[in-house]
Amino acid sequence: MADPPPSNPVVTRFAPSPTGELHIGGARTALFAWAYARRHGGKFLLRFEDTDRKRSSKQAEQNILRDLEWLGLRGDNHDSIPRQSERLDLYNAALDKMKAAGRTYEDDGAVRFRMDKPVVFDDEVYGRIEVGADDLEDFVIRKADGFPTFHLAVVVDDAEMGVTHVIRGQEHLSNTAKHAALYDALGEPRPVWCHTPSIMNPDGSKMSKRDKFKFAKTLVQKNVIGKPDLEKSLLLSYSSRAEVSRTLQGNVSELVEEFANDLRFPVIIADLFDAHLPEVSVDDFRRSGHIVSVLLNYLALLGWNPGNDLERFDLDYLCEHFDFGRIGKSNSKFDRDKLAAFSQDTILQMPLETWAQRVREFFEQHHPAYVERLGEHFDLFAEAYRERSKTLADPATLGRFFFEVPEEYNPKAVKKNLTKNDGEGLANLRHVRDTLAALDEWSAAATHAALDALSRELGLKNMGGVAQPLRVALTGAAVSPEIGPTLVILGRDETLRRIDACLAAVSTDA
RNA sequence: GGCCCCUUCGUCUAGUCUGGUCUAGGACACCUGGUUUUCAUCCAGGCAACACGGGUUCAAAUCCCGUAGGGGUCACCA
Repeated sequence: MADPPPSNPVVTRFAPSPTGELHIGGARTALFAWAYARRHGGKFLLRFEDTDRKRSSKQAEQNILRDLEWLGLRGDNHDSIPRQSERLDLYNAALDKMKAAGRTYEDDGAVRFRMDKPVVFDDEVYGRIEVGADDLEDFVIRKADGFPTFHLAVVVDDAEMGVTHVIRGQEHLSNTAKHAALYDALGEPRPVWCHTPSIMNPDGSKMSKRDKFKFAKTLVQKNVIGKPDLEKSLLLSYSSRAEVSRTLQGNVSELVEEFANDLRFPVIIADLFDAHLPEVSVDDFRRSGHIVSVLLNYLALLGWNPGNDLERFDLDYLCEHFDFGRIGKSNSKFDRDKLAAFSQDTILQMPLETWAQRVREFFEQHHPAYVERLGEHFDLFAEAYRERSKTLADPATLGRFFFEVPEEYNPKAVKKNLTKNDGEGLANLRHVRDTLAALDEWSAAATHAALDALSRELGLKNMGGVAQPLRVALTGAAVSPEIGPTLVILGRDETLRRIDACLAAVSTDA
């Protein structure tokens, strides 16, 4: 079942074109190439395919490298990564060779390669592929601008760099016949090809950065259009932030259409609605607080499996067991719920100090003000949210009330916990205030014990009768971590202030 | 549209090559019950699939043919 061990030293590569962010699918391809090289004691090389001069940028190169670094997939040629734009001599030499053999011809300033024979090649996951001569067309290998096309460049580079195993996305499967013909024409040995299935959205569409626009657009259409006040404030907000004043004259529908390609659009909209954009690039996942080891684990399992029921494994395990034979053939849908479950599981297994440290690092980067506000209680805060978090960012969103005074109180929560039964909850909340104000020691244990005692004193069946009204006062809703730690993190002064504010704002007849 | 590829629970998948051990296993999601001061965690249980139609065979999720659905590709993009 396992692949036969390769006889030559293995050389794999990851060759992105620096035209944008590293896509999550690209990350998985890189992971597989990296793991295969590690498994066989070979090399994993990087290369930038920047023959599209208009779309390539050094900034994109840097970003891709940063993301690869974050994933822990460092190329063995990290210090001198070749760029195709700097190797024109190589392609020209190959061109000359094929020209001399009569395999090429000029066409409108470009050079085409003659495809005249049927091609058969083998793929490690899709098996033998045969393409008849009728289905093959001559294709351009050098563009009029003198640059090689992707087809020529990959083949020449992979041959020159000694790449033995070409691992890449399935969208290249139909290009492979061309590449095989080129290898043959150049007299170079063909590599082993391994095409991996694609990663799709839950609805079966391709995961792409367009998803963010779609998401933002839907958000606006659902929540704003038809509501004049919201339309106006969105136009104002968008135009001021994006510095596009003329949108003020348009309407929201036009805005959506007009800025469908403005990268800032989804970000601004998501910000406005406090919504979470769908992640599609590695950078997106990092920003939303995903733990890299979990992401890698999930990614590996999307399309590959060890052949048993094991799902949770680390990179060492992957390097020890990864093989082409266990890569599936069909596309898979990216299941955020399962990723979240993996994450939560991992967070639960982490030593508390590790979790606190990771959250601190994430917060220092994304929420420095929160770190300052939390001060000495940071670890307690992290601990309070450990069982409730699926990402490093969750404590910030779930625990927002620690940093922002509730502006309004959830009506349902108010009714259920405060005003119901002639304001029983409100009455209890007054007792809570007195009890907490009189407390000598402000600790999780002491506050908990005091509230517990109070609930019994009041003849309540459990602590809920005092804890829930208190939660509404502190958070505006009825959800928080355990009440003891919550009080300590918030502090006595702030706690009493919020209780007073709540008592003032909510009355029985409200 | 031509060509290529794919098709097991809602989702990721094991099982397919080497047909019987599969009344199809696991995980996520979902549902029910229990623990619990809320949320979450945790515990117990449950629902749920071989795309369809023909063959071959004593026997088919597994082999063959066809149909349907999905994806890719058909650029002087990669």
